[in-house]
Amino acid sequence: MTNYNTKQRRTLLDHLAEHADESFSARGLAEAIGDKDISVSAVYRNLAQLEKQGGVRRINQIGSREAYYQYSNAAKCRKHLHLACARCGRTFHMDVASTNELIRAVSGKTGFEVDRSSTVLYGICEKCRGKQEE
Amino acid sequence: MTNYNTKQRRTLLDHLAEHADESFSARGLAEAIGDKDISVSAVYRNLAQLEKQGGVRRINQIGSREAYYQYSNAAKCRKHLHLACARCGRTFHMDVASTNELIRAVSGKTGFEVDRSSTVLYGICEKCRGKQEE
DNA sequence: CTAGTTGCAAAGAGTTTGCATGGCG
DNA sequence: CGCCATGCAAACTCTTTGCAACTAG
Repeated sequence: MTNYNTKQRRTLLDHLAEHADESFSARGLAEAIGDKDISVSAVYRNLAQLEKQGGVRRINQIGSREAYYQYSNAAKCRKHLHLACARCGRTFHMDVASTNELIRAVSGKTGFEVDRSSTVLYGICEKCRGKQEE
Repeated sequence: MTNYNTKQRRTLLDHLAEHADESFSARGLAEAIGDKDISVSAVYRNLAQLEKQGGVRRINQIGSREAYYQYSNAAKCRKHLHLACARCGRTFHMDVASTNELIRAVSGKTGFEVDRSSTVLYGICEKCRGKQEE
């Protein structure tokens, strides 16, 4: 289980890294990369591996029942929360200071210890908020 | 589309209301109620209806790929965030004041408008925190 | 009586897995 | 060369849907 560096894995990671602010479904990734260059099952298997190692983060895109994945800088992303825009699908990183403050506030008021890695705040990002209301 | 009051729907809602602090999968509900008293498809159809009307809230239980549903007091639960304990599965209601404060804080720092209904904070609740570490 | 509801079974969508083949190290 | 990874298709799981029978209002 040593993680061979195959062409498919390289291509997959490259694509994720080049679009680090977007999230993709497994099928979406296969299509974006080219179905002929990687099979859907290889995508799934690689994503599962990468998730374990912290190379990608899984996001429950609301309103869709497939899982979405986004590039993650394992070490860097462990310390802060993420914000997912329901309109444009982008994910943002909350800065560490604000994250700590938020978690401390919640913990103080409710005794509940929010987990940084599994929690995602859903809403509308600044850019999308400016554009239109609905 | 006027919502008939059938035996199945009554039983379903009763069960949800009686376990208002727990969340269930569709299959779990059918089993808990008794497969002979309600079919899985009736559970799904009722849950879909109830969700639209705000009678239940859908939760993405982490680590499971099926949807979980929990009783919700439509009017009451629209104004605050929810906290889901990853250990005991219970969901808690953050009070409205704290919710507003949190949302205001996030909005101020990042320009991101957190949505109360689709956001759930995951973590460990006070009770479970006291019991054991892992 | 009429329209919403139910159960069942079949269809769908998303994800996982078995197996033979292929490629990294 | 050995072992992990790949592709394909079949298997699975969760959810939705079509349809005939049923029931609340």
